Amino acid sequence: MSDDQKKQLEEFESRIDQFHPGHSIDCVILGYHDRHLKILLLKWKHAELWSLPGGFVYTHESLEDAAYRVLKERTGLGSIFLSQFHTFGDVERQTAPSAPQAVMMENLYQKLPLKDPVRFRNWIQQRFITTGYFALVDFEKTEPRPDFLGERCEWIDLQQLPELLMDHDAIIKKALAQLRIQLNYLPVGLSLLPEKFTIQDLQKVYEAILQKKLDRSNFQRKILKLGFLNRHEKQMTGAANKAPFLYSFDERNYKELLTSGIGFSM
Amino acid sequence: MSDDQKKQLEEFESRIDQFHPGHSIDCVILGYHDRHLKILLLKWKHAELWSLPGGFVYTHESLEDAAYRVLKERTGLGSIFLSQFHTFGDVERQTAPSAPQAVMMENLYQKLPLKDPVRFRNWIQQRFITTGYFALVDFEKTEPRPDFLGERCEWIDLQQLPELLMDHDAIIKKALAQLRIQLNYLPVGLSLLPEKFTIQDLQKVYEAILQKKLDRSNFQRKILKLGFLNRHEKQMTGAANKAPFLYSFDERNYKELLTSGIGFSM
DNA sequence: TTTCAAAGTGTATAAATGACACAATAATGA
DNA sequence: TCATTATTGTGTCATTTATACACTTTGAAA
Repeated sequence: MSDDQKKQLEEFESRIDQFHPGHSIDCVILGYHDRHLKILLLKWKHAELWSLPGGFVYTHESLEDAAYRVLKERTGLGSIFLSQFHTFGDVERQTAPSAPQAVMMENLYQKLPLKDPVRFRNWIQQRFITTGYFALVDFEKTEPRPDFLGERCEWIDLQQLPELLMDHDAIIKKALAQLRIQLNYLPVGLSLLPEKFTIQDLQKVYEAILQKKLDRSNFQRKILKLGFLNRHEKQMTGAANKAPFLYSFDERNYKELLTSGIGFSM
Repeated sequence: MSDDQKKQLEEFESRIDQFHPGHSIDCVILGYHDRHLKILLLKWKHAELWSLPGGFVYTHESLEDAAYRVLKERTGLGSIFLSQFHTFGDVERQTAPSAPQAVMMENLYQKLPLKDPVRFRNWIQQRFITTGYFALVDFEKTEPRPDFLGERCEWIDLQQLPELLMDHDAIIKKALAQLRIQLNYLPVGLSLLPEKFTIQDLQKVYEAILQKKLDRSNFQRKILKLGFLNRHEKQMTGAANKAPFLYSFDERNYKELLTSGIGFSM
């Protein structure tokens, strides 16, 4: 366990009484790299088990602030596109993961250097209602950092998800469904890209989210017509062809659009 | 206080330890009557203060089941269209209602015939994160029934909301915004009407939700083309004109539509 | 100069939208 | 029977949007 993680655990244990009871946050953090949608997952120690980065809500902290905090802790990123999508409150969502999962979790808890194992147990094993947030982040800018339960924090291809803790697969599914809906009335996909990007990059993002091919020229027309992209100098690719233009996101025009309302569909 | 309410309070106090801590449910229950959208609100005792019907979640009960239970308790209705729309978790959402509101609440609590006032206080005055559900119900079929905090439970015109408890006005606003979005991809409005209704009724519902006039003949064409309305005998209105057809909702066709996906916009 | 992908433009078809007009249909009551 | 009335169905026209595809121009590199 790294020093950083020891500190996190210490902080956690010392503030365990300051958490809002029975409520957690789970973040579906999506990034885009290499033409694929990636999700930030946490690999558990001593087990081939992965989970969504999550956390708890302090008594004096709003739900949303808690989500931002978790995001910051896991990715180092500050202000980001973050959107609540659903609250999961089934009774069985954690009491009955698979039997092997229960064993893995048990193992992990036992190996933690805890000051007060009983109090830890009482906290971690209560029933949690969890609120899901999804965040779209610039892959390049993140510095994934595991929490004290994780061995490492990693970007995983959405198409190749490993075994996930509890109901985390269902949470991801719901997040994606919501994302697709939001895409129809908010040009959400932009937050997934670095500051400067090509139209083609953006199209690939849309295709990755919507899971279907889009027509290049129509896509370009539509997006540019919305008018919140600024064109910059070209990028010299070194390839034997015309270099694509770079664009960046014009937040001011975008906010005007938001107030006047967007009708948008692909 | 009625016998019924006394029973409810008794039940509540006896099971106060069985509630999931710090979490509540608030229901935005909408009905349609007299060409207006109505919302079911609870008037508090001894005060001109209204609130959304709400409740708490039992430890052994899912969030959704709790919402259904609250709905059943307030309206007598069983299976209904119910949809989670947001979870509200601001710190200040209840710690600082207006000063007068705090006094009103205090007054009410003191007048309750409680067995264990301290325990009641501890429960009711904690910080709650609340999950909002909206329900669309057939106005005619409901039998509103107040809980032990309410003097009466009543349908109020959405256009003329009274002073509301805490952040309940914001919760209602959010519910309506969500409803408008949902209307674009689910023919949600149907649940607001009695089993048999005229196309005109349905159009009025849409107009009430969307807050704008729709063209009669275009509306009719669109709705009928979707194919989940069954036409019945005419209704004799007693007026000196052709009677309108009655329609009912064909659940089977509707479910087929759901799986194949609906593209729908007004 | 050739080659290649990017970028821009054209455009034909189909579909949906919105705004109206108009005729046919029943129910009532004078 | 006939005038009155609101419902219902249909037509249509202008506009916009979606979808698919073709073709040209551009600019960087070999």
